[in-house]
Amino acid sequence: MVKKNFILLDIDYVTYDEKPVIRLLGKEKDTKKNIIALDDSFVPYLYIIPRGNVDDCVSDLKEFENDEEVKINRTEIINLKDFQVPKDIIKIYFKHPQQVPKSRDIIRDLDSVFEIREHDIPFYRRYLIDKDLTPMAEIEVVGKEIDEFDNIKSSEDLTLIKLSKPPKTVSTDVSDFRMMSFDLEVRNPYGMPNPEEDEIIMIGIDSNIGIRKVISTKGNEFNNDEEMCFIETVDSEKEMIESFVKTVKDANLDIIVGYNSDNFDFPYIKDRAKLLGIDLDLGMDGSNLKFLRRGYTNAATIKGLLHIDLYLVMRRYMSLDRYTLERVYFELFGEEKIDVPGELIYQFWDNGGEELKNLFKYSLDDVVSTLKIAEQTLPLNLELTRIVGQPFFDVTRMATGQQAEWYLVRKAYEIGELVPNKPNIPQKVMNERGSNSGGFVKEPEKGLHENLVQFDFRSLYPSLIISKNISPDVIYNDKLEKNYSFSDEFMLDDINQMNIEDSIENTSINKINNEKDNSDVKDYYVCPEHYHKFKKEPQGFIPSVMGNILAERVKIKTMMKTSNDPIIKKSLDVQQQALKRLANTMYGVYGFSRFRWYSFECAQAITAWGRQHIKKAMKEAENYGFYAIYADTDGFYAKYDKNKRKNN
DNA sequence: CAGAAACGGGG
DNA sequence: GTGTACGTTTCTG
Repeated sequence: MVKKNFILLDIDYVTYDEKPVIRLLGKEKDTKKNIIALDDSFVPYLYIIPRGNVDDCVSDLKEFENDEEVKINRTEIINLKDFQVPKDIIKIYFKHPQQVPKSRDIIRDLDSVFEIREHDIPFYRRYLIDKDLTPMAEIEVVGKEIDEFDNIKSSEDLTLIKLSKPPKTVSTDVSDFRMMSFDLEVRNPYGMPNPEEDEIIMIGIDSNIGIRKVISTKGNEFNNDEEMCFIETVDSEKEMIESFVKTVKDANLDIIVGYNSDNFDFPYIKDRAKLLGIDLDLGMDGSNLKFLRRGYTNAATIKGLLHIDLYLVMRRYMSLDRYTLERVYFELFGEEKIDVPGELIYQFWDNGGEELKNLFKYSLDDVVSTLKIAEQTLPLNLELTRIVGQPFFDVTRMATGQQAEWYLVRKAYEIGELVPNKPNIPQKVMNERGSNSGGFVKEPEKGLHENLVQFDFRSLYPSLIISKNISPDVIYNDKLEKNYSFSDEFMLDDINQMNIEDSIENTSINKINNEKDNSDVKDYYVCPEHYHKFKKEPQGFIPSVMGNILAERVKIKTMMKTSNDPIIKKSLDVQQQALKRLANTMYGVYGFSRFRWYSFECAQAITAWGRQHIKKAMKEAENYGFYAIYADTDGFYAKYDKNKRKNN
C-alpha cells in the first residue's frame, strides 16, 4: 500500500472490462513525475422523483431487471430536498455511464415517474463533485502501485496507482506550473492556409522553464548573428514537427498554451503530421492529440498535459470589440507587437534576407507575447477552477454562466439539494416573454462638468440577491400554494414544467390586481414593478451560496491586509478577484434560459430593485446638493451645487 | 422583416 | 459520450 500526494491536472474515465474506471492524471509536486491514479469503484446514477407512492415506482422499475436496453444495477430510496422541500427520491445506479442516456428516456415515460434528475452530469464531473476533489490542487491517494493497466505501463516517469480509498484534496495552495507557449507559421500563398497544400515553415516555442526557440527549415544564414541565436534549423518539415514533439515531451510540462490553437495550430499540425507520418503521442499515457467536439467547434486535448487556448480565455477575461493577439497584448501591456500581415508571410519567407529575419522575429514575438498573456491571466483562471471545482481545461472553455452553474451544482450536492433540470422553454414562449429590462441609465448631460462626485453601490446585484432573498426556491406564488400545492391532481394532469411556468406567469398578473388586499405582506419582499414575492424565511439556495461567497471574499481581503508577504498578498488578491467574478456572474444564471436555475421572475426582480435603488440614491443625493448628470446601473456621477442643498 | 447563415480567432 | 458553443452581425427569401 502506498500513499502519494500529487497535483490533479486532469480527470477522465476509460472503460475496462465493461466497467468505467476513473483516471486522475497529475504530477508529483516536487519530483514532477507523472501519476495516473485509477478508481474502479465509482458508479453512475440518476434520481427519480416518483409521481405518487415511492414503492409503486420502485416496483415499476423492477420490471427492467432483465431488460435489454434499460440496465439498472441497483436502486435505493434516499431523502433529498427539492427547492427546499424534503422528498423521497429513488436513486438508480447503472453499470456504465453510457447506459444513463440510453435508459433515461424509457424510464422518464413511466406513469409512476414524475421527473428524472441529474441525468446529464458527465461522469468525471460527478466524480469531482461527489468526492469533493479540487482540480489544480494537491490531492492525496492511497492504493497499490501496479505495473500495467489498459496498455499503459508504469515506468521511471509514470506511476500507476489503483486506489483502495477515496482520494482527498489536501491543499489548494499550488502554483509554479511548467508552462510552454507555441505558434505555427505557414507558407500560404493562396488565401487562408490549407493543410493539404501549405507546409509549416516555423514552429515558435517559449516557456517559463528556459526553452525559447523557433524551429524552421531555414535560418542557417543567421548562424553568426547573435540576435538570432533562438533559431533551430532542421532539414525538413517532418524533422521540424518531430523536434517540436520531442521538445514538448522532454519539457515535462503541466500546461501548453496557444492563441486560437483549438481551431488553428493543433488541427493544422495534426493534419500535417498525418500527411508526413508523424505520431503526436504527447499524452501522459502515450495517447495522441485528440479533438473533443464541443458544440460546433473542437477543443484540442492531450491526456495529462493541459492545453489552454488563450483566445477563449481572453474573451472572458476582458471586454473588447476584437480579440486579435495584437489587440489583447496591447490592452494588457500597452505595447505594440511586431506584426506581419498574414498574406505577406510567404513573401517574407521566399524573399529571405532581412524579410526572413523579420519573420523569425515575428514568430518569436508571437510566442513570447502568448506566454506573457498566459502568465498574466491564468492565475485568476486557476483560482476560478479551484472554486468551481471542474477541470482547468473545461473551466477555461466555459461561459461564465456555466462556471457559476457548475459551482452551484457542487454546492447543491454539499447540502443535499436536488439540481434542477436544464429548462427547455420553447422559443415562442421566450419571444413572448421578451428580454428583461436592465439597469437604469441616465444619458450624460452634455458639457464640461466640474465638482463631480462619484457614487456607486458595492456589488449591487449580489447584495440585492442576498438582502431581498431573490431565489427560485422561495418565490411565493399565491395560486400555486393555495390551490395546487403540487397535489396529485396537478401532476396527473400531465402538466410539464412549462405549464407550471405559465401558471406562475399568469398569477403574477393576478398578484398585481390583488396586491393591496394581501395582508401578510410582511412575510415577503415584494419587488417593484412586477410585484414578485420572495419569502423572508427560509434563506433561498442562491442567496445562501452568494452569502458564503461574499463572506469568503471578506475573509480573504482581511487576510490580505494582515499579510506582509507580497507573494501571499498577490495570491490572496487573485482569489478575492475570482470570488468577485463568480458573485457578479450569479445574476446571470437567472437571466439565461438554458441555465438550471433560470428564473425570469428572479432576473426581473433583481433589475427592478436595482433601478429603484439607484433612483432613490440619486433623489437622496439631491437633498445634499448633488445632481446626477450621468447614471448607469449601479452608480452615478453627480455635480455639487451648495446653493441647492436642502439638508444640513 | 424574420429567420437563416456566417462569423469570430488563426496564416 | 450522464455529448452536440454562443452571442452577434450579416445575408436571404
